[in-house]
Amino acid sequence: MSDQDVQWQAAERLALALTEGGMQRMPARTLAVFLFTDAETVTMGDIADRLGVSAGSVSGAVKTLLSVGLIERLPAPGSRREHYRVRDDAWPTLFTKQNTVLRVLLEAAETGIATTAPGDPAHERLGRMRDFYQFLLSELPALLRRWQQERPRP
Amino acid sequence: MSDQDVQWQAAERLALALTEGGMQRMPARTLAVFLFTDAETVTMGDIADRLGVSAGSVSGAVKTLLSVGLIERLPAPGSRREHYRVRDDAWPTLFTKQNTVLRVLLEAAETGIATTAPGDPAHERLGRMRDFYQFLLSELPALLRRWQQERPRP
DNA sequence: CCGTAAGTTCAGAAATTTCTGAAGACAGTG
DNA sequence: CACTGTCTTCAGAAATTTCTGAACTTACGG
Repeated sequence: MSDQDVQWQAAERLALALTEGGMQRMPARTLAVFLFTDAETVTMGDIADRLGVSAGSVSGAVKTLLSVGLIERLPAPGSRREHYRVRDDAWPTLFTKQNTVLRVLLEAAETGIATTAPGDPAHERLGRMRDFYQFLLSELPALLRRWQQERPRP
Repeated sequence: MSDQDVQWQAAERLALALTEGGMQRMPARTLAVFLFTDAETVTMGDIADRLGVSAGSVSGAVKTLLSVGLIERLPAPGSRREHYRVRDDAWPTLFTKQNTVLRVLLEAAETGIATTAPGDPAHERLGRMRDFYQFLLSELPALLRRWQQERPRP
């Protein structure tokens, strides 16, 4: 099996993992193309060719990836095609996005705690849940800061 | 609006957040029932009543939650109905499960790195990705350990 | 200014996920 | 040991997500 095939398989697995992590299918596959392409930048046509999907699908996927800050449009110097590439801070960004899920969970727990009496089993149960997510949400920003310090932009 | 209504809304939001985080719909809704119920334990019938869904759906959801270690079956002392409850370590468990997604992403990046030459844009790009996930996966276990130390089982 | 390539949008087709309902298995109970 | 309530399983219905294709918009290039 050629390196090309192995790469493509890895890209597929990556897209699948992103999907399991909550990303929609087409944005995930598109991001995989961005990561594994040989070129510095990519056009929508490139993506459509690579994935064998319609231009419409690519347009939607690129829009999504732009909106969450994972890719950026390059200042295209008088070309007819728009060029895009993965942003340098894509991974910390993605990680942070996922933390908004944690925040919703925390808020749901807090609401439940506020509307139950101490001693109610739900009160205690949700208290444990809140403690955990409060801990996480307090620690994760420090983790990211540590990452950025240890890896000052090249 | 009654506290009951507010609680139920919170439970629904919780289920929705879990779904966005990758959990399937029925397991997520079922877990929400486990968390917000007044009782210490819950039977399948309780869940079906609460959610207004079929016994078949509940059976599948409970099976899923058991398999990932979020709930446990109680040693039922000669009863016809099985009783279940949320496990104490459900949240750390859930968090750890999600890390397996990170691990797949890391492996995909490593595969891509191994099959490209240094200097190839994909090589560099995937290198940055690998560094980030390697960092995360090395730090998160310590984070969980810290949690368990700071909160010794009550 | 046209002509044309590139990108956008969206209605509906296609695929997938999700849920139900009914049949069957199992275990407690009389 | 038969009866009954509980749980499991799974084929197919229902709902939702996902993708396409065609019409439309935009802007470069001649």
